[in-house]
This record gives sequence, C-alpha cells and structure tokens, in this order.
Amino acid sequence: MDNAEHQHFAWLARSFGRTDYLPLTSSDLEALSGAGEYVEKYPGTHLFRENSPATAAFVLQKGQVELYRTRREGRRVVGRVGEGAVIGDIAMFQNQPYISSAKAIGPVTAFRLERTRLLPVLIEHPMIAMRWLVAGLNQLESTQRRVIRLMHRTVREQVAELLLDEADAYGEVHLSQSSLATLLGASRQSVNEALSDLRRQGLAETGYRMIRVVDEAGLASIAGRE
Amino acid sequence: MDNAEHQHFAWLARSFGRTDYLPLTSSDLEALSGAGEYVEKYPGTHLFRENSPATAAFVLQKGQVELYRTRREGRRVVGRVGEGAVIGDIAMFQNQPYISSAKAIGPVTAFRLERTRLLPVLIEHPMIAMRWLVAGLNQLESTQRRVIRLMHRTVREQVAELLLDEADAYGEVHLSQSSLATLLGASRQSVNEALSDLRRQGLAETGYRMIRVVDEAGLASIAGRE
DNA sequence: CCCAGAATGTCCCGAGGGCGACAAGGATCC
DNA sequence: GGATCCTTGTCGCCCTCGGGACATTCTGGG
Repeated sequence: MDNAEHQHFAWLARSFGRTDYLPLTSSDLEALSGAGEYVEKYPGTHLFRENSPATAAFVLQKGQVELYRTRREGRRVVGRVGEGAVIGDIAMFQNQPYISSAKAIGPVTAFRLERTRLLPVLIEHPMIAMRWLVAGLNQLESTQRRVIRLMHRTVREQVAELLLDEADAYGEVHLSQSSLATLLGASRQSVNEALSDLRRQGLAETGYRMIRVVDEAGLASIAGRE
Repeated sequence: MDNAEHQHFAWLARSFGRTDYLPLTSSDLEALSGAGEYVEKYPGTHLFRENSPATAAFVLQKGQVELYRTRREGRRVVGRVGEGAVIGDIAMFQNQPYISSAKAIGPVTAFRLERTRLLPVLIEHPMIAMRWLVAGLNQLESTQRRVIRLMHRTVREQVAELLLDEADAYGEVHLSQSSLATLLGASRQSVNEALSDLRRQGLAETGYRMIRVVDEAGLASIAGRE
C-alpha cells in the first residue's frame, strides 16, 4: 500500500468510520479472559463476514483490520482499525448479523469474546459494562460531531482543514492534489482551485507533490476551527 | 403493581431497545424509576441547554423535542426526536456540558434521570447498563449509516425518503414545508421544488401543512431504497 | 540528455441548490 | 366580513462543484 492510499484510509476512518475505540483496559480483559480466547489470523483472512450471525466480538491485540461493506458491485471501506479496537460488538450485543466484514490486513492477534460466555461475565462485572457503555456513547458523540463539522462545508474549507491535519513537522504535506481530492471526495480541479486561492492569500505554497503550510492561523480560521 | 404503574414500566422497557433482548426484570425497572421522576415541559421550553453541566438524561415519554446547536449567529437543528428517545445521556455519562440544546416542540412529558442517582442503580443493575449500551451502539451504527446515505443525495431524494419515514397511517405527513426543509438542512424553496416535482409525477399530493403519500413504491424508488 | 508519463494550473459548461422577492391561497381573530 | 399572519408556489440570480479539455511543468528511466 503506498503512502497516499494509507492516508486515504486514515482519513476515511477519521471521517466516517469508527476510529479506534478502546473501551477495555487490560485488567478488564483479565476479568473477561474466561469469556473467550486468543485467535490468530493470517493476512487476508476474515474475522467475520457481513450477514453471518454475530456470535462474538473481537478485541484487536496486534495488527490491523479493515472493515468494509459489500454493496451491489463493489465494496465500500468503512474504516480501518488497529490495536485495542473492539469490533463486532454492536451486532453481537444486538444478536443480529454482522453489519460489515472484517478482514485482517497483516497478521492479526485478537481476543475473541463469545456472546454466550460474555454476557454472564458482564453482569458480574457491571463496571466493565459501564465503561463499555461510556466508550460507546463517547464514540457516538464524536461521530455526530464529525457529521456536523463535515456537512455543508466548501472544498476550500475542507482543504484548509486537511492541510492542518496532514502537515508534518516542517508544515509540509506530501500528497498529490489528486490524492487530496480523493481524500476529500472532491474533484482534482476543485482542490486545485482551492489551493490556488489559499496560495493567493499567502496561506500556503504549492509545489510538485507538496504543499507547504505558511500561515497556520489563517488556515485554521478558514477551516472554521474556533 | 397497578395498571398505570405497569404501563409505566412497559414504556420504560420499550424505550431502551428491543424488548426481546435481555429482558429487564421488574426490579430493574423499579430501580430505574427510582433514579428520577417525571417532568412536564411546555412548548418552547428547554429540557436542557448546551454548555450547561449535564446533570441528567431524559427519556421522552410524550411529545417531540428538537435538538439544536447554536453557532455564531445562527442555530443548526441537529435532529428531532420523539417518544422513547433518550437524550442528554452522552454528556451526562461523560460528566461534561451538554453538546446541544433540547427544546420541547409541543407539550412534552419526560422521565428525568439524575446522574448522581442513576450511576449507583446501574452498578447494581448491570442489565440496564447493558441495554443502554446496546441502544447507544445501535444509534452509533445508524448515525454512520445515515451519514453515508445522506451524502451526495439530491433534495428530491431526501424529501422522498423523509415522506416515507414521517407518513402516518393514512399516508399523510403533517408538517409545513419549512419544517421539512429544516429537518433536511435544505431551503424551503428547494423542498417546495422537490415536492412540486413529486406532485407532477403523481407520487404525492400537497396541501396546507400536509403532504399525502400517493405512490409509496414510486417514492421508495426515488429515495433509493433497494 | 531526452522523452514519456505524471502532476499542476486554467477555462468553460451545466447541474444542483441557497437566497431574495413576490404573488396567491389558507387560517385565525376581531 | 375584513385585517393580518402564515404557508405555498414560482422566478431569477448567483455560487459551488464535478467533469471535460488542454497547455504547461516536473520527474525519472533509458
């Protein structure tokens, strides 16, 4: 996977997917250890597939997992999560089929929590259930906040925000404008237009496969960060 | 337990998710009802306001509530919820200020759950925490689904979908076009345009503060429901 | 050094939709 | 019934953005 692609997934995950959401501490896992066991997954294999009955949730210990949903002629990547993330819990708690598929990207070690064994343990350890609840609601809130932030924003505003997010220590973003456009779900032309505009205002400089942040505060004000 | 009390508990049970999942015992429900009390709100009054400390969550029993956030010069409606909805719980659990304001649209009856009284009850009754968790995760999932569905959809498609969602038993939607527009985050004019279009195609009829669904299947196909 | 392919910078067109304006059709209260 | 307010139905203007087209510039491999 090249760099741009990686950034794309990161952006996707930040924007719409579940960012790594870590409801469980290691002491929790110890208490839960009776409710499941570790499983190893080879790259490319599935932890679970959409529409199959959700009998277990997984806590990722090592490696990355891609979450995607298959739609008529095409899959849609919902997110990519790493160590500590809990996946499959929504479907499992509801006792309904998995909503998305989870595929190991590299070698993955995960702790598999079986529904039938987990529920009694949670009832015995209400603090864990409480923490899970708070983490879940927390996630819900940040998703809603993101939705509000993302809606009704011009390409210019989105570009400004993305530049601030992606800039390295030197204030440089090493991405082609096409990649930027893909990240934002916008056209290359519109992104170029926005960049030209920012350049004219002296907020950024553009180069070959590189954009430099010149005026961070200026960009922040355009991005609508209060 | 008298009849009114029984209905009260049944309603509480309905509010917290699917009733066929982890059924609450009557002692759970009794405990929950001991953590708060009913409040009545007149139209236009607030259940809570953004940025004020979140000391309580509310479970709506009757009436509708509008959730909105105030931004510099202007409010943005985040959503409208009705019977059974739980609001303010995210902020309450996190012990942070409310994220949005909640205003009663009509007369509202709600059950107010106070944080300090609720937490001990949840620890003691993990089943309730579990149900709450499921409801929260469920909402998280549907929010994300909605975001993906809503993006890049025309006002016409959104209107078609909203009509299907809001229609009553007679296929009528009793909302002004301004209200529809607010719900969709669109302008009144665009909504009117979309409705005119649907009317011309014989899919819906419009009246004063009323829209009637004529061809449900036709609307569904426009809304992109597969 | 040269050249093909990639990336950037612009223009233009058209669709979608926000917004102001205004007429016409209910609703409500005196 | 009349005055007033709210709602609906339409126009026209303008902005944003996607997509096609094309010139220009940069990079890397032979």
